[in-house]
Amino acid sequence: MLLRLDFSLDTPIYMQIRNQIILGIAGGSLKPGERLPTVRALADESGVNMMTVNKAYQLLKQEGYITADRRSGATVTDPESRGVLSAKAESELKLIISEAKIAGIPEEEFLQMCKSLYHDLEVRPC
Amino acid sequence: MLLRLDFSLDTPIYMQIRNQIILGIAGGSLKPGERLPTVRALADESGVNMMTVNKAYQLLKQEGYITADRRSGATVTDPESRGVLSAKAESELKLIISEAKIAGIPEEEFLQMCKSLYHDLEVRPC
DNA sequence: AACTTGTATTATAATATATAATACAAAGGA
DNA sequence: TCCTTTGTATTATATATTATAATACAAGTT
Repeated sequence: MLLRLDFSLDTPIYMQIRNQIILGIAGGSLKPGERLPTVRALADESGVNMMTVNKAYQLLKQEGYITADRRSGATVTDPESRGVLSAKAESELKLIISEAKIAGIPEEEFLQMCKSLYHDLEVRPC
Repeated sequence: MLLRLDFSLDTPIYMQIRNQIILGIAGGSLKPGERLPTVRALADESGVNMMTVNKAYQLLKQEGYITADRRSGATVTDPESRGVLSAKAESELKLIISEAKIAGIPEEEFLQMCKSLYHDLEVRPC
């Protein structure tokens, strides 16, 4: 699993790891039931501390994206299709929409942008 | 200006202030050219330090949402309608869409949610 | 028995966040 | 002119967050 970590960003490393795993799940490169790298392996290949990866896994586990225990390692959760966006994500979305509106992006254009992003989630050969 | 600050959140106070001002601008309760409260007044009425408000203003200024100097105070910028979303907002949007997709929210439903949020930005009597 | 797994613990360092007190430069009002 | 107000700067302090490091543990597999 190849992570692109940028230590110069204000986004903490463990959050960047968490985010990219979510992108991976949504894009299909990480499938439900699939085994994630061990915290040690991912830490080594990413050049970060084991506990930093663990912190990302803890967060993903708490949010329901993965399961992790000592016997089976970490695996992508089979989504139960809650069908609702988290309150946190919804308030973040509201803020982004505000920024878009102030930037002068009309509603239709924003929706089109969402459509494109939704489709571009799928993994493409690179 | 009434701010709702939650000190128990992981979002820093200055970021909460910045976010709510952006929501205010998008919603129309803060109009272009309108004067913002002074850093001291907003700090007093919100129960936070002057420099915390100043940090929010600095950020808003840097992002182009407001202008602020020693002579005219802080005022809402007349948007130049860049017409494009910031790179930061776009990557955040991509992440939220990923979360929505994993949660089993179909594309059409997500777009409808965006539509509603877009419209609900406008201030309503309360 | 040896190894791997996520997790826990303890320590340390660096950075971010928030407060506090004070001061400054530039503008406006009395 | 004097006083006030404005955002901003400076310095200090305290706390929280983030990241690393070195060990260790419990539960499973090989």
